[in-house]
Amino acid sequence: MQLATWNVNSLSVRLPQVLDWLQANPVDVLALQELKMTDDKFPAQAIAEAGYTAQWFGQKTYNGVALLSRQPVTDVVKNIPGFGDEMARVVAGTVPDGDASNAGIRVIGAYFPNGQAPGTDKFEYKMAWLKGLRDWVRDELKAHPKLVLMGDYNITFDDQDVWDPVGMRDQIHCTEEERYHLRALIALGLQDSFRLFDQPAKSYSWWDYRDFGFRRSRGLRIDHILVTPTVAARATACVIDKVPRKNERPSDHAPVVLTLD
DNA sequence: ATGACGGAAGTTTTCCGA
Repeated sequence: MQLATWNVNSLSVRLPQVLDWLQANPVDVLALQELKMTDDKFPAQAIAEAGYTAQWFGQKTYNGVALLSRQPVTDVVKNIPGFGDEMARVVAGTVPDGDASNAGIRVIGAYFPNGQAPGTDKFEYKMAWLKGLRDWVRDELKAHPKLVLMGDYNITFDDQDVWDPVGMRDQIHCTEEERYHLRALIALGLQDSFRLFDQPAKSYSWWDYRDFGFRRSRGLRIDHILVTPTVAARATACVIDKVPRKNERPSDHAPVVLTLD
């Protein structure tokens, strides 16, 4: 079983790349972020022809998330229950699992707020959103021992995830306030599946379009797959796939792929 | 210090992302 997450920065623009990627990487589940389209524009037919069911939750211009799955998912939730949100940022569903437990894997795909800069309204919204997410995930964990929380977190764990930790100290994606919320998710009983394995130095999932960020390995690791211990015990690999970042007109993010036994 | 690049809206320039 393989699960992946990818911020595509406009599904309209990136659809051909997503379809190519799925052909080369026939994962079981793919969470997409930044669809940047209303629901009526979602390319459900092309995705069905590629062999995937889909749940999507979009809006005009910004945000928007989807969950693609080879097997239909159940118990779909869009956005954080009880947290009033103007923006389409979360889609969750339960994926059938082949193990002996007979329970599915609860998968939450999320596009965390960017936050712009500390001290701004957008940063305050990010903080409130992170608290809302955590309260909800705490409840989800009670019901689902097998849970995967993946997406574009817009937060780095530590200096290892940052190409220029000195220059970016206390900057957005690297502040102590944001990292506190990330650690609070870990404290609920989740693990960063990427760090379960030895990884290359300068492992990033996003590179700025400007200034040859990708070519110069100037990036951030802000796309994460957090998993419960039951899932972690089955993990055999977690990798960032830089191949699509080398496409013409790439997304600024690369997919992250988790493989389970 | 600023803006670089890329996408959307939509029309000429602005907002936003990270």
